[in-house]
Amino acid sequence: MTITIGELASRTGVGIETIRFYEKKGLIPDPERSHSGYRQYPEDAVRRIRFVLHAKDLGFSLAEIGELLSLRVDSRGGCASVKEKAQKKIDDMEQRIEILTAMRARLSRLIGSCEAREPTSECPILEVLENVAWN
Amino acid sequence: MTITIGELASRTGVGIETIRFYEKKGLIPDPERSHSGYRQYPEDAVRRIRFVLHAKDLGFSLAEIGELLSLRVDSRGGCASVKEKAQKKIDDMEQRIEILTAMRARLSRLIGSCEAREPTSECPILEVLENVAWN
DNA sequence: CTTGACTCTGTAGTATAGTACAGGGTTTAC
DNA sequence: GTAAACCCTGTACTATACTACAGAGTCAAG
Repeated sequence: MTITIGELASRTGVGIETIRFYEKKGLIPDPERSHSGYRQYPEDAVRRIRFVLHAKDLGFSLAEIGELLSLRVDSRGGCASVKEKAQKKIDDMEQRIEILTAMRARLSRLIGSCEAREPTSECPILEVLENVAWN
Repeated sequence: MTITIGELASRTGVGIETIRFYEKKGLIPDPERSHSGYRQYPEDAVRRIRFVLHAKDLGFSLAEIGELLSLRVDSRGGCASVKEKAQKKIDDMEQRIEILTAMRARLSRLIGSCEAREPTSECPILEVLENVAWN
């Protein structure tokens, strides 16, 4: 079974134009066409789109997402090159995780200081934020 | 001691124009000026810029970064509202961490299958990627 | 006291990632 | 068999986040 572009759009929550845009960018493969030229997507195109959306949310550019996805098909460099690319992305993701974890810890500490305050005292978050090292 | 905009730019690796742009967007406070109108930054402006760069890297928009930084000063809503904003950001960060962790695990498993292959066999990453659930 | 590096404001241009038509053909439901 | 809802290509417009001048003033070394 195949689905239309409208179906794919509504299942992933993006606009039809966005799907065509991703196609032009090579983020999703050119789908089969019906006799009249309508795009006919396999159902797992939904997962592909969702992967793009997640990665985008995480701060990857469409170009980077293209690289991630191209690991799938780009076998010209052989296994070693594919592995190397994947490792680079993993390193990148690990760094992002580290920074996010540190930021979360700082914000969390902040909220803690808010909860620990005397009912009548000033909000401590504001004070703490003045001195916190945002780097 | 204060530093010039050029100094700040070279210490953070961004362009002078970018700093002025961030100032216009309210991401860094308007600095003091010299008698002739030159911007004079305190040294910890470096940390502020770096915070912006990190957050940007993580996929936060400049508007969101502004919100994060405004926790610092925006005391009009009182402690509860500041706390609520901070909690929302924490939830957001935790979700990002989760997605990143899942993606990393998938890529990692992939590399593992690459290393486990027979020296003469085909690259298994490509095969695995055909079947992996990218969602 | 001049010359080169730096800074100022303001405006215009670029890259990325869409978003919105226009003008036309297609499918489906009545 | 026709109207509503859908799809096609192509182009133009938008928001975000810079980046690059233009034209003018400032500072520091020799």
